[in-house]
Amino acid sequence: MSTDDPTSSAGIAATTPTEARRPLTLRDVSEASGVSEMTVSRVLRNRGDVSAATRERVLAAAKKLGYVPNKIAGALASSRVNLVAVILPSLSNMVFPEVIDGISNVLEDTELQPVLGVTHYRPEQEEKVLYEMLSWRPSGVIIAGLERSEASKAMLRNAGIPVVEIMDVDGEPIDSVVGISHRRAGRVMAQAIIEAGYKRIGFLGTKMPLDHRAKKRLDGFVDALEAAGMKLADEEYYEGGSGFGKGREMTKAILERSPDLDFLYYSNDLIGAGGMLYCMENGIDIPGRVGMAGFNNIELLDGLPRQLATMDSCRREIGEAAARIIAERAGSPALAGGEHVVLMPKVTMGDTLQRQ
Amino acid sequence: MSTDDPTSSAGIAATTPTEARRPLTLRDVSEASGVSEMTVSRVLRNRGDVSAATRERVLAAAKKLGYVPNKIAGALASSRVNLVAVILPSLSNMVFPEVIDGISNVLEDTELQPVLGVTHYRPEQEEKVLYEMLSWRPSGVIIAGLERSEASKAMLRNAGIPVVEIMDVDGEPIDSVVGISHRRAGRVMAQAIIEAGYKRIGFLGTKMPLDHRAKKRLDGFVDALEAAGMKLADEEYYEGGSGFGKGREMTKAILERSPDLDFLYYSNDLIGAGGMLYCMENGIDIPGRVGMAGFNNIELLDGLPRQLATMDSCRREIGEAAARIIAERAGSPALAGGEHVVLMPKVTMGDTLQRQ
DNA sequence: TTGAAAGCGCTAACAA
DNA sequence: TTGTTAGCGCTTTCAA
Repeated sequence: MSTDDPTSSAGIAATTPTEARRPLTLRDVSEASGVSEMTVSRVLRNRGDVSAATRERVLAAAKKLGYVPNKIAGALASSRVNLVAVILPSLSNMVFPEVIDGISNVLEDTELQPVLGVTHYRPEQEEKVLYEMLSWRPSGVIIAGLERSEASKAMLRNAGIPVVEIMDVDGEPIDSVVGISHRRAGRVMAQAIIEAGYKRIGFLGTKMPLDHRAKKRLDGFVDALEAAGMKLADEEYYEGGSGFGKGREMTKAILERSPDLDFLYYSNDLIGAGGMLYCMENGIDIPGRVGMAGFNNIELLDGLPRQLATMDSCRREIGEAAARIIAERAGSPALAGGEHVVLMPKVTMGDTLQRQ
Repeated sequence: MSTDDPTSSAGIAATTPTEARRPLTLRDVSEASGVSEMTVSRVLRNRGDVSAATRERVLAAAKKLGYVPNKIAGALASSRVNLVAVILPSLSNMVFPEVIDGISNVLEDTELQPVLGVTHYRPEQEEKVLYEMLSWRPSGVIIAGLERSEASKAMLRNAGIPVVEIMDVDGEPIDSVVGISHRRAGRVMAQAIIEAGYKRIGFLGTKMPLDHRAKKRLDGFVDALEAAGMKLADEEYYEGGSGFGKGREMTKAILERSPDLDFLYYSNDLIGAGGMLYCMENGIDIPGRVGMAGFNNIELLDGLPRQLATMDSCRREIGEAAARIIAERAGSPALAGGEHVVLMPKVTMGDTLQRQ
């Protein structure tokens, strides 16, 4: 916060919260300081040359009154809005909060501010949120995934602002894209599993048909199995939120149905952790009797009895890279778009993916 | 989404993303439909009487052009902004995402939209975020905690909009408040532990001096112990993010230092889970040799080898109640404020808080 | 270094 | 049912 920021120290008027007063305007500060509105505006924005004396007077008056500028009016007049729309499918699975952290970290050093919208993996909801956010004329959009309705695509193309699609790179981006290939993630994991000598592999994942990235991982996984003349030995799907309990139930179910499985590939670390706990409790040796792997590399889970094999989804890096692209282009709108950033995480073998 | 929403179906112009075009205005739609700007405005907002024929023409034109209204101008003209500022300390610990979910659930049925700001538990950051958000003149503020800088308090008081402070009720709210008493939470948990017959109780928690709620829980806990003529037998503090690994390390440390402890009170479920895993691996019987309890009632953890004793922090309910207060008052600004909603969660005994 | 005038894109209020 | 006028609070542009 700059030292000119009227909030930076105490002394703001502690007006009693009587009936809703008219919000203060530049004019009020102008009158209180005996300086034109224009000059007050200049002081408050650190723009143009203002004498030190005037500056002091204005700042004092603003702070005394407790003036908070009206960005709505400012944005309308300047047609500049320092907001970046961030549109994500969910906050509940520990992956997107980290993306947001990455974004905030980068934007904190700029004038830009992230504004969050959540779609719950529903295209109609995405359309609605997008429409809502674009109507505030943000300086850029960061949005998860590449699959969306035609209407959403059209809005993004027509918005005339930088758009960064994140998480996934398997598809046609509208403008810029930052992420990993989920097909590759599935493929590479399958290869590591095959190489370790596992033969009868089961998959446990979400039923959610709208989680395109989970689907792509599975597709890549199956492709790699087929390339090695193998196929999935069994599958188990769930609905609703991920958690240890889900992982347990599913693991129990699949192992009872297919006791000869020697590897379990989970669509995320959380259900993988549940499966690990189930196996350990039931004396099923990991990774000897069954190996297992998840996806995401959730830090919170460091400290499970075994370290789960996984692959990093590069959440923070993705957020940071996306924010950097927006920040650069917001600074000089002339810049061409279409940046493609493809991250290449490796398999973390952990303790659960190795033939003993 | 109403059927009048111009985004609701395909057919939006898929203009090629040439150089940044001038964003469309009401005037463009007015010209394209041969109807006055004012009437176009009325159609798009479903306000006032408009003939079905005109309505059709306008909607068709808007959709064909791909018009997205400019809320900035709308807000300035109407001095109504359908935004609710939601200011939270963090997204990384699984508690606040659920609060946000609760808020969104309720606001989805209204015109209001949540806008998120994150403070990382830093008062200066809170001040900055608050200033930034208030400068958009939102319809209300939902903000975590009761402790904040004088400047922040002054801004909230002077904003002239409903303010709901959430999570905690131990203190003086500015306007409305929704939460639980963290003092009571600590006290009630201590009483349950004492009643179960545990005598030598250790505390494991965050060092973070700015997490007032964690501090209050500990205070209440210690108070209840003292009332029973007891005191904390040992304490262990950590810094940085919570995770199983932290819980393990701390548990190891405190039990090696004080092997005679018979109960471990963790400041949250995540480190509690880590402690549980540590004890089970090291043949420390739970709850016979040591009992344990956490805080928050994190759903994800259902499926641990033992169900951890805990107390619900009512995250979703708090979000919902807060949003409801804002929604009501935004609807009829004349309504008085100062609602106090105090939730009273009970101890969940689980498997880790009972003398065998 | 400061000020005055015009207008950003929309909506409230009123008129037709 | 539709249109006209004025102006929301600020910034841009130009003049002093």
